[in-house]
Amino acid sequence: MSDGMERDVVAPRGRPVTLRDVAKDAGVSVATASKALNDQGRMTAETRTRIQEAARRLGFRPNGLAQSLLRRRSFTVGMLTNDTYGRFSLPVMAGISEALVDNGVSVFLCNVEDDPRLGQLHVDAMLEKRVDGIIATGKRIDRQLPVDLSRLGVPVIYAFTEPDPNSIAFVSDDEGGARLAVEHFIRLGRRRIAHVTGPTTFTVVHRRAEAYRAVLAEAGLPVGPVLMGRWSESWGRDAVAELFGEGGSAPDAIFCGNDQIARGVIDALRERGIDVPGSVGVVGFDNWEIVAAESRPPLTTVDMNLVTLGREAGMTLLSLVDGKPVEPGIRKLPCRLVVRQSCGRPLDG
Amino acid sequence: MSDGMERDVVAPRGRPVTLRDVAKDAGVSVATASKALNDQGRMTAETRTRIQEAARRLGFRPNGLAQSLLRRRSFTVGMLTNDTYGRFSLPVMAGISEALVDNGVSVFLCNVEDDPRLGQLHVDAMLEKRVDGIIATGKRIDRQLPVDLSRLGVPVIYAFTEPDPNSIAFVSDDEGGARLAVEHFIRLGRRRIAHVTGPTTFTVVHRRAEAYRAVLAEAGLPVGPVLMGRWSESWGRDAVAELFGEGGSAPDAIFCGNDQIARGVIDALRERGIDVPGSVGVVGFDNWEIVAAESRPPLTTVDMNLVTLGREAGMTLLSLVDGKPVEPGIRKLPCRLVVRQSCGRPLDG
DNA sequence: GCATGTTGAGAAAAGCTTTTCTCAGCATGC
DNA sequence: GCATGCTGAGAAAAGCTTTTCTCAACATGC
Repeated sequence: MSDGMERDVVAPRGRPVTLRDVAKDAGVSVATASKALNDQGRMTAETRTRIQEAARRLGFRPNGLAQSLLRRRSFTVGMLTNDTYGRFSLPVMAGISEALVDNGVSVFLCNVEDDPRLGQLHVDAMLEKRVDGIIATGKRIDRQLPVDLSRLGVPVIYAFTEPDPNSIAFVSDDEGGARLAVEHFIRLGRRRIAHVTGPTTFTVVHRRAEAYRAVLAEAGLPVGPVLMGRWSESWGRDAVAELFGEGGSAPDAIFCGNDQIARGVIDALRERGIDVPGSVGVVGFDNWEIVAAESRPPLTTVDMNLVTLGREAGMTLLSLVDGKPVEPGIRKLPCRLVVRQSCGRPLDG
Repeated sequence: MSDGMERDVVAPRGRPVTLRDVAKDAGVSVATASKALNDQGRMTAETRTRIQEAARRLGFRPNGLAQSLLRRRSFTVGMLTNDTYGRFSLPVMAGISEALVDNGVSVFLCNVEDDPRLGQLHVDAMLEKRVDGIIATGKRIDRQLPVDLSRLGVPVIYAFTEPDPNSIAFVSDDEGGARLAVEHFIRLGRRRIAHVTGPTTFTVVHRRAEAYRAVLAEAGLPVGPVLMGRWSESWGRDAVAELFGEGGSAPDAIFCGNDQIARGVIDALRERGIDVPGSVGVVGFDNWEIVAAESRPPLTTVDMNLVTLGREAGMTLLSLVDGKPVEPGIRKLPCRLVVRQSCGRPLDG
């Protein structure tokens, strides 16, 4: 990091400079050159600095392919996903990258859509490139990628997707997340808490609904209504029409299965002249910044900590690659409630 | 791809099987084995099939590192981005991947945030891994990544970011996109067309505004008002308050600088009881599915064809890697108007 | 019967780095 | 004066594949 006058030399146009070039320049053998640059072996301090100087001057950069071939370790991992929009996989990827970049490990990102052929293509490419490991992720916890990763000969970690329990996986704790939301409502004094969520075909829908019911039961509060529909704003609006349609006791809080639904709910409430959070509190799920922050009012929501999840997955893969034993199983990572303004302060506070 | 009874053999637990193993199994030299598997050299058909059979049975997979070392080509490229949310970079990435995967080329995705240290770290890692080329992309055309890629010794292509004009770059044709939007309005009979867009610090804001003005001038229609503010829904709502505040002649069409602004505009118009598209037409920019499709009504918007842009970038990089000459310069790729329901049918139709 | 050509296959080098041996030269200890 | 040990540095192998030579065996042509 010296800031001397000498400009760093750039890689020459043609053939990249090799260790052999450095050795010749310094008048030593390649073996000695290698040792000098890796701070190993024995030699005069003078020899060592002369070689290092030559390397610097020539712009030498060791050939990672050769190193990898020798070390049987490519410092490369593959990440497989089918989440085209990156809503879930990008934060995971960010976490993985964060965990790996300082160890010199790079990540192949491969989107396999839901196409088995594409999946196989990418997996084959990864294996030929001798990735040290593979991280599989997805847009939906209860769906698998269209390719079997179970007997590949390299370590595999699943992130935000649940394979058979003998694998190593990191997923969000959806029950815990739902608890956070409902308990938040209860703490604020809300008593009639409804749940509007996505399609019944999603496992997380049931997990979150179950936790919602459990928390209410524990608190001795009435359960329901629970409305399952779509993951969209329009479903949120439709649900509000249902909830506030005919007399009955309208809820004073709505826990939504994702932020889009929550946004639809908030919009519909506003259009009915129902104050949020004054009359009704709303909590979403996902903390999808673009939706949650632009709601009126900004949305309190459950964040699944996907960056952390990715970081854990990355670090675990690293352990695995280093040969350290890792207990198989599915780890559920805690969620976090991001409080904005859609729930208000305690009613009786 | 035979579907015989024999199950494909999986990679063994320990050392991966090498060409040497195959050769020994088939009772030939590695040279012969190599030629057999690459359909090269001369040998009896019997020998060839025997070797291929052995390879298949043993689950042989050539070591890409060794191949790359020899061919001086890693079949790997790096993609650098600072677009954390992937709104722009993910479609570009998808296009790149699409162009490359069938050539067996994999992509390192590296998010450098806006951190020069991180940028250098990733670039160093890429160069050590001997990527065949680098694609730099970003979330904003008029900003560069925090790292200099100009003298790396590997081909570099810029996508959705504008470097010095001697590089090779692909960007969207923002002027063209704006023209599409405004001409669409004119074709529909709209006459008082306003423009609500983002911050003046963005180059694209001025480019689109310029095209907007040009089209109106060509059509002999009044220009303006042009409101520059933020890239957010709330700014869209604020702008509507300005436009429809005091008497004057309110616009019958609003061309918005992105989809979020457009959504804010639409919401604010609805809340004022102004019919979209009946009284006012709205066009957005970006075709960000999640925003555009959930608007009420769904948003007609300009799509920058980022997947195509990525594909072009990928294919061009491939040419470059193959040593084919590529004219330097900045290529502007056409946009496309995605018509949904926020503009209506022709007024006089 | 001999020169020439073809065929099938192997030896060896190349691509680049790291690591383990080996070894000459010199100093030390007794 | 000789055995021992250390020091500095190089030779060579290993890691895996591809490609260019080389070569023996056999066939063909005259």
